[in-house]
Amino acid sequence: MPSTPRRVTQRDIARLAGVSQATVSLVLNNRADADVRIAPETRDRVLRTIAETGYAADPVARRLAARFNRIIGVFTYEPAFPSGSRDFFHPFLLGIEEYAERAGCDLLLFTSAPVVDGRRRIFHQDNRLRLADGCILLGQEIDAAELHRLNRDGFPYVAVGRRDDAGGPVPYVGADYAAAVGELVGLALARGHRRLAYLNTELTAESSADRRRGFVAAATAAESARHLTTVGRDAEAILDDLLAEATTVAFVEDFATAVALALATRRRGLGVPGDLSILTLGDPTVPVPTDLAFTGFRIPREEMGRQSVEVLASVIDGSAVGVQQRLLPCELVEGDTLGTPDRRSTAAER
Amino acid sequence: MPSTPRRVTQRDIARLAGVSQATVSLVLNNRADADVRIAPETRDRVLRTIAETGYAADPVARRLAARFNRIIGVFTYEPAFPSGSRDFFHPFLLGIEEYAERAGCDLLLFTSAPVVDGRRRIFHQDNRLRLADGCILLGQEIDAAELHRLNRDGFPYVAVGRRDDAGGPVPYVGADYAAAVGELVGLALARGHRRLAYLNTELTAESSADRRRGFVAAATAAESARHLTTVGRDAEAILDDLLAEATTVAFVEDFATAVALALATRRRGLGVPGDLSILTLGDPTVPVPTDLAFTGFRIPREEMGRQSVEVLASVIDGSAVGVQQRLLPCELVEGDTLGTPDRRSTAAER
DNA sequence: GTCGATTGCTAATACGTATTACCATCTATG
DNA sequence: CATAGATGGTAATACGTATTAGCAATCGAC
Repeated sequence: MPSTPRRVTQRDIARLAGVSQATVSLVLNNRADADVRIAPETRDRVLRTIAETGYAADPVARRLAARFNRIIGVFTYEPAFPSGSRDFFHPFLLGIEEYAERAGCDLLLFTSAPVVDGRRRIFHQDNRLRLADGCILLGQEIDAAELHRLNRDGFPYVAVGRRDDAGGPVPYVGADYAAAVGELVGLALARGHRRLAYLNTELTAESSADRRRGFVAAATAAESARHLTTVGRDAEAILDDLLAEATTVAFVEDFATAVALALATRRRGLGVPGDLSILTLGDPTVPVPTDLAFTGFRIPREEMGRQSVEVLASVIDGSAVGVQQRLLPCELVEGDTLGTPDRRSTAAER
Repeated sequence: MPSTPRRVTQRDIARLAGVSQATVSLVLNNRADADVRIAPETRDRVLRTIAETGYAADPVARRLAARFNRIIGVFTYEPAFPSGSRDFFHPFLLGIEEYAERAGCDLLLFTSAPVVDGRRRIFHQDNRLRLADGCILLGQEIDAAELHRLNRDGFPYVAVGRRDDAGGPVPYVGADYAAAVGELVGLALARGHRRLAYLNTELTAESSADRRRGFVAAATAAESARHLTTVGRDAEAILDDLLAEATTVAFVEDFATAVALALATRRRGLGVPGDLSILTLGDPTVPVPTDLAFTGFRIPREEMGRQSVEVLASVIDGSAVGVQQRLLPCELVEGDTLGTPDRRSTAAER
């Protein structure tokens, strides 16, 4: 046990200033309601004593009494500072920190959450969730059961990324993947592409479903719009599939797959985007080295972080009305991997 | 206000299980002292009720009563997730998170600390320091006055990086810059260098002083060992100085300065390390693009992060005896910028 | 059968703050 | 001068947990 030398409390201040503890509290909170009145001299005396002693309110006791703390919990389903997906998480945290600082909130990172079945759990014996006024959930896949529980308990939270209902609507700040993918499809169609393919990952996450939905909705005008899974298949096999159906543009969910596919295409003596256009659907989740500037879109991660804090704060202080769900637009990135399909037949005949 | 539907408390459990609140607390804390006895059946009954209700202790009340929380505060004198020095801070946080997870601790980031005179302040009206059991201080320059106060208050803390006494010894986990610079000097001397120069920054921080100390101590065998300040001078001027004194190797505190100096040298038709060897003294604090692989050393940042949590934990639980001060060795990095001084005269004559 | 020891639990209290109900005292009013 | 209202403050209590002193019941021993 740390030999804590008994810190200064309101009682001490009260004794020194010759008032009651309640008065100290009232002064500290600047209460000026109709039924709370403090004489200016008394107020000054108390404030002076506070300044002299360097008193600062115990946030724990404050929270226990007032149930509100200006602390925002951040729960990451993967380590917050991983070596691998670091580049993916970082912008979110940056935005979160920025807004938290502006709002005067501290951030509580729930690093103690134990890993069960290969995934962190919010709820466990001894979770310290309630230290925070609310919390932000970060992670590609969020356990629906835990969202249920949060909803049931009425604990304020916001998910970063759109989430399906879980025992009620889920407050979130997400990216509008459907619209972004739709725009990309539009771009491809405008360039003359008619035979499209969408390359799945196995992810069941909403972020994945939204992209597919956007593809399906926008690709109705195409001659052919197929779905292919990339799971368990190497780039060569995928490429074979694409060429067999005379596909001219591939929409690739997973960034690493896009890179592998581009490499495979080149190895075969074909060009990107000359013979095959390849579009990526969001920033890489793990850093993959490549010299290609892919055409695709950028997820507004910093802004998502910022707004998630903003939304959470409004939920906590009760100023939010209704369910808070925001979808932010993604920014299209014009790279070098979307061409025109003209040379396709030539390439296929080789 | 969030319409909190009154969460489950120990009182509720007690009522359901037909025992007193105290008993619930005793069961929860697995107390088995001589003077605390709970019948196995009672214990089971309580535990069953807890499982059924999904009760979890309120960390705030727990902390208020027991003054200990398994929460570690992290105070960064610069934003924890900056765009700029991100690469510098990140490894520390990574190590901190890793060990905190292992130790079952949560991390509280004091993002709310207001900026006064261009620097964040730990102590301010309404600081929430005491929510944590202790805290880790991160930042190149740490305000000595705040260290004083921490020492005076007896609040457990650990600085990342060596610190001078501040009203008492400061617990820290630092990097042994003096030794690392000393080794580099030894390396240079072994290669035949006799005319050395040390390029200062204006930093008054301990990390800077330690490097200089290491240089001075090891450079006694040199023919010439000068200090030059880089503050307010461009690389050209510095280079002039170096060449004028026939310096063959420069020890450069600031990474960006090293890069600039190398560029200036080349621009003048001289080579690195042919005509001038340039050694860097630690990882860049801000990312600077360069194609040069500098010889220097690496700061064990991840390990410093890990050990800082370890030390703090031992201070908090009282198992630490005496003042905790650790200096970790830096790893020498053999790059391409340390040569032999043979060609020096040739170069100077050009 | 009495006395001490042991067992199993509870009542009371502390932690430090916020809030509310209420009590003095003073002032204006008729 | 009685009364109503305004003024300035305090006592009491709640928040949810941990801890400790101590009570009641049972048991063992002689």
